[in-house]
Amino acid sequence: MSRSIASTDIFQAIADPTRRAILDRLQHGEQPVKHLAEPFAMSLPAISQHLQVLSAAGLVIQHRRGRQRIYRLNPASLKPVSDWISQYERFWTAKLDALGEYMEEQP
Amino acid sequence: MSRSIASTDIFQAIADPTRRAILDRLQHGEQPVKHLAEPFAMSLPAISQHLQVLSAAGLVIQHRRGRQRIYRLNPASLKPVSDWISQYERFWTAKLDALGEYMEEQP
DNA sequence: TATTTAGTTAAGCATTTGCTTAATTATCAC
DNA sequence: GTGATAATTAAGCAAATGCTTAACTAAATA
Repeated sequence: MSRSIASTDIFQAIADPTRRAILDRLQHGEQPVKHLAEPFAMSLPAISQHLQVLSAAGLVIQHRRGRQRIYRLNPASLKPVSDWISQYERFWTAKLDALGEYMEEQP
Repeated sequence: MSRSIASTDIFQAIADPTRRAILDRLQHGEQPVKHLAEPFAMSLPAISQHLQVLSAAGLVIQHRRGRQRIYRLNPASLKPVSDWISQYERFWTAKLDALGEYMEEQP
């Protein structure tokens, strides 16, 4: 990932389990890289690269405090994923609406 | 993708835009491969491989009708994604709850 | 039976991905 | 200034990914 980070693709960004875990950690508040990296069995550059992917996708926001880089969740950027998935929620929530029945009746 | 399909990873499966588009198409009901493949500017084997990834992740279910392979949405399998993303929905929906405020107050 | 149609499997290839180690930048503490 | 700390950038590598074309299997049709 020393390549041009351009993807900015949210779905791609959350496809990686480490990156999802980073986002999950950030739910408890902003954190510097070192602290964020703590639970992961990989090098700091690896985490740094994951954070760059998350940044490019707009999922996290960064600011500096001294020599630390503080990363913070940018939760609104997950909305496209939420919107996409909510299209499908009706299939398991409202099983009795018209479309639910339509899908149910298929063999 | 002539490799061992074992990932079964839902997030990985929906990371690809073509595969999401396939799922979107399947919302309107089950369809044979050829019809599913229609709007995509790629070969039939490519679509077949995407369908295998979706199958491995449990996102689609398949049955045969004559020489056709009918693919159908298995929407419940998307629930883990829905559950994961719903953790974050509070950040943009209920901005006034305790955690919302906590995040808001961060610089 | 021969041919067409629907789809998969196989093999190969270029690109992307996720990691590594080494080097570099920047800030803090002494 | 010197050294330690925080983090990034750079370079490289193995594996995974998304596609392709060619070959194959199976079912429908003439």
